[in-house]
Amino acid sequence: MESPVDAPSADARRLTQRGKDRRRQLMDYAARRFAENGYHPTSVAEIVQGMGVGKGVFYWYFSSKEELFQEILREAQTDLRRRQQQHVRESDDPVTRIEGGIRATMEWLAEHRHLIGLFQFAASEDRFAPSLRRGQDVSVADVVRHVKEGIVAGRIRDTDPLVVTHAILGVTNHLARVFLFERNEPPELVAEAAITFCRDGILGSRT
Amino acid sequence: MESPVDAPSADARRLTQRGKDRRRQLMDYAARRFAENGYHPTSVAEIVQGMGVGKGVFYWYFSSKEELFQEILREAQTDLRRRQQQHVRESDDPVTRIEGGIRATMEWLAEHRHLIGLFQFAASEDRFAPSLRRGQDVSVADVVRHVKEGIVAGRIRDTDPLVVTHAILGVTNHLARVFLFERNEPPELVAEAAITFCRDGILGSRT
Amino acid sequence: MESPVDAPSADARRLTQRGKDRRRQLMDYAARRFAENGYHPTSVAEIVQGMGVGKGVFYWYFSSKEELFQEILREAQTDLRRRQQQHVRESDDPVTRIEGGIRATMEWLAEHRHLIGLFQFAASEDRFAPSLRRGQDVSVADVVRHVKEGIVAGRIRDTDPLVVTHAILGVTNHLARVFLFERNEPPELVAEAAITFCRDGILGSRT
Amino acid sequence: MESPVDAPSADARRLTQRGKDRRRQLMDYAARRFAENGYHPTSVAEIVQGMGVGKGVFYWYFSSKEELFQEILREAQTDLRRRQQQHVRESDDPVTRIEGGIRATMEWLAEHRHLIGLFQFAASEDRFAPSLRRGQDVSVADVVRHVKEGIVAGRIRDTDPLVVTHAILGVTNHLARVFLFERNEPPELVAEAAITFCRDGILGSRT
DNA sequence: GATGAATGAGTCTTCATTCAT
DNA sequence: CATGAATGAAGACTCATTCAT
Repeated sequence: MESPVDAPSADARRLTQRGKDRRRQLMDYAARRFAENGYHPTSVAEIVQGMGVGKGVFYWYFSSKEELFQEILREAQTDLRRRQQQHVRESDDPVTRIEGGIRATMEWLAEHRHLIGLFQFAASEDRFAPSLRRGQDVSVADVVRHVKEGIVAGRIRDTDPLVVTHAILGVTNHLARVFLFERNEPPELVAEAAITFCRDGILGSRT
Repeated sequence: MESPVDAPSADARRLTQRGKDRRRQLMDYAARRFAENGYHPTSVAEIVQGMGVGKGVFYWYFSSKEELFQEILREAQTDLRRRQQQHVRESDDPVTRIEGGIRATMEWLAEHRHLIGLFQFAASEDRFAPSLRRGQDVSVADVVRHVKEGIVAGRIRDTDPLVVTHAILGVTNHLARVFLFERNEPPELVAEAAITFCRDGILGSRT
Repeated sequence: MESPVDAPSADARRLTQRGKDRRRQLMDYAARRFAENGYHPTSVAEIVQGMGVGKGVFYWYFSSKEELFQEILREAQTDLRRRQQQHVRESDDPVTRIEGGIRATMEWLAEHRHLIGLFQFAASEDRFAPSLRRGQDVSVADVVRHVKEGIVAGRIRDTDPLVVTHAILGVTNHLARVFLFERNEPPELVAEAAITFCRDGILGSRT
Repeated sequence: MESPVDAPSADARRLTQRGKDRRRQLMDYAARRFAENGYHPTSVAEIVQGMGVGKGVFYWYFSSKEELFQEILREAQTDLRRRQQQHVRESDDPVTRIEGGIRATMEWLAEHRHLIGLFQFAASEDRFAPSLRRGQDVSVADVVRHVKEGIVAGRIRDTDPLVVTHAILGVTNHLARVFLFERNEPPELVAEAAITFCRDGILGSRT
């Protein structure tokens, strides 16, 4: 006779392949519902019913609705970062690297349009903002490094690198929101527009 | 035979001065709570308790929590726009006008820091996004006009004015979020940073 | 300096002519709303707004919503009874008197169609049923008297007078409900139909 | 891309046996409370407390208090109709069939005394009246058919069959209300009284 | 007398979470 | 592992009634 064993908590469970797939499906489906409906207005019941499974399944894979959302966030950020690094590694001109980052970001956002709104929401609620920020800080640090290098190399105007970095992020994210999400324009064009603006501003006249 | 008369709904009631004051207090207090806690996590009960009034008061002045939020949004946008127009009217160089707009925006956001998060949230939920956009479209149209003029006057690089406009907004809002809201820097400095970036990009080298 | 005097309670107030009119208007209007909407779904706010007066007016004339309803009921019953007695007094054949009662009832119900539903509702709620019954018992007693006389006089089949009385009431009220209220037929016709049925049943074959 | 799936609303859920039992218990208990207290004065909280279950249970089985009431109404009418048809099938004399219907109705009402008041109430509120009427129209149509046959066969006086039908219903329901519900008399006697009255009226003298 | 404003207990309903089977 | 059922705190909102002006 086996002695009773504490069930492993949802977040520290060793999963079979099938389990991993289920978990993934849940995350994808939930992310989409959250994006369409909002986090709060989307109930756990809605999610599990939409997937045609019982509530038990949900709580087998996630210990709470909040944890699920955090997971979605974390994974999205990790994935975005991976993409950025792939694009960036390729050159050693810092400005080119920054441009690569913008292109990578735009590409990824185009493929995960629905997550844009999720980031927006996450930033607006105290519960999620910190972990969102932690993720973003990593990307920011990356870009800041490129900018600093660029300044040293005389390729970039000598200003506060953090400001420049955030300006670049602001342009990229906002153009993504408007032109990818709302107007469905092709990511390459939007990326080029962002790059041009960041490079030259509105006055710029270099060929 | 008398026909039944529609009860004046909460949003169409004639208010005494005292009534107007109460309404304003409610909006201000609620806006702050929403900003701190998030819209959904903040309950009506919390709001009225925080103000030390009964629950009925809330529904005397607003027909629903949602309506209150929309009202807050609408007023904020109206107010922001008013400020932008004051600053902008002063010059007839389009670039100067744009710079004025950035300064005005930054100033206003500095005074209403807490509303930044509300805008973020509103954009993330289908229920609020449309009315948010309607308001923003007005400001966008303003800036687009300046940009077009600037292009005609040869003061601004010849690119899609809508793209340029949104790039400017992206820079302004994002820098506001990071440097005003998170780091409490003085709005004038942030405004100048935004202006410089928008003018010259990262390469720009004009004295 | 006058010494403070207890305000007379709403139900024991001496009213000026204007006051009486107001009170009457309120009762009429409320009766109609109750009839259309139901007692519970009709709020005091709705009533006073429909009449274009403040809430204070309502509570000046009635001490509660319930009291208002009881008043409406009481008055209706009194009025109906008055009408019945007028019609009935005229003959000394008991059967003719009963017929007169049916005609009177039908006439009155035709003029106060909306109250039919109110009686229905009142009967269905413990709070109102007793006073409704008290009123009805008076009418029942009247009819029972005629029936007994009729039996004694050999004009009416010898059965339990109470049963006969309630059967007559059942026919009258139900036909009123269906043919007056729902189908708007002329009260005289409906009255004759009720009378014929009550006189002869379904088999009856007298000329 | 998966499309969101409608959650099975409470009224369209597949239930286990246990579930069906609970649902039935809720309906029975609620019907009794509604009958005693009135629909509006009986709160959902009261119902679930009375049954010793959590509030969620209620909304697991019914999507709203209103739906529950409609359900009670519908079931009662269906059940009553079934009983009427059983009694009626047995003869081919139309008058006998009508008598059978009256007996069946009286029997059923005796067993479900408390529902009499619910029917009353339902008829008095716009929200419920239509579905009540739909049910009643079916029974009315049944009786009308018998009456028409009876007229053709010379067994029933030649009058508007609809009037006769409603007169019969009026007698039956009203006597039920008074003698079953208020005075607890045996249904057979009340049925016979109703039948006699409907057959002969008050004058009738046939053996 | 009358009004707009205020009260707060009470209503229906939702939903994250847990449990029995 | 999975499901249907259950929980109950909490939420938005209503409304009879009262009060300050």
